[in-house]
Amino acid sequence: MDKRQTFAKQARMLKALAHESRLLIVDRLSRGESSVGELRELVGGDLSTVSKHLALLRAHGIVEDRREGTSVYYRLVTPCVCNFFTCATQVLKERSR
Amino acid sequence: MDKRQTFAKQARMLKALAHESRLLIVDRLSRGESSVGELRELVGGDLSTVSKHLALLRAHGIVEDRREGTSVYYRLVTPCVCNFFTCATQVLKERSR
DNA sequence: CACCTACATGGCAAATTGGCCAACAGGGCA
DNA sequence: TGCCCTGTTGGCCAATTTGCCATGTAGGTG
Repeated sequence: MDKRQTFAKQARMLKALAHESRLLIVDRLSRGESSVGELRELVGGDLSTVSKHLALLRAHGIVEDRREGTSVYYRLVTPCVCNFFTCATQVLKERSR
Repeated sequence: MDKRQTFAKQARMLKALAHESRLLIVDRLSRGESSVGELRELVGGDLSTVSKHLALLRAHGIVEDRREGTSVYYRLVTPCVCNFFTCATQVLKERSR
């Protein structure tokens, strides 16, 4: 397997996560499903903007959605994505010393 | 501490890492110092492009540089950034199932 | 059916990013 | 001093990203 291609894949995923609103969303979803409306309250801004963040996360296989009545609920596909928070926190802590 | 601001910081760092060439560079540096020229051979492209990637990583506190003669050697400030590779690999693996 | 609620999508403008070339700068050496 | 060698910085352009508004769509209700 080409190392280069592996890094390309990883870069695409990191890019998908590398946004304040999307991190907020992932963090919230790590504690259970949420509807788009709920997530919108969390991150603020236009509903369509939140919807696009979710579409992007979905396109990268990070979240899945489920329709229930008129609402759409999102959840994490791979809960281990939260390990990124641990990594990031550690790096930021060590960096500041 | 504001959660939002923490995620903003983490997003900035993730963004700094979220590029194929920069991941290649970080991976290489995780195995020891390298000069800009060596890194250029690794990632290809223009030397100035590599230099800018390094400047970006430096600006985010991910790498440091050291001048020795006419060469400049780079190294990781926080080797724990490599944990990101573990996270990313795991997510990609789980996602593909 | 009409209408409302909850989202998704298209489209656009502003801001950011990425990569090349050209020009500049620091250190070593004849 | 003049000339390489090794990087860095500025400038420019193409491509991507972000967020808003307007419009479209799916499901529920009267």
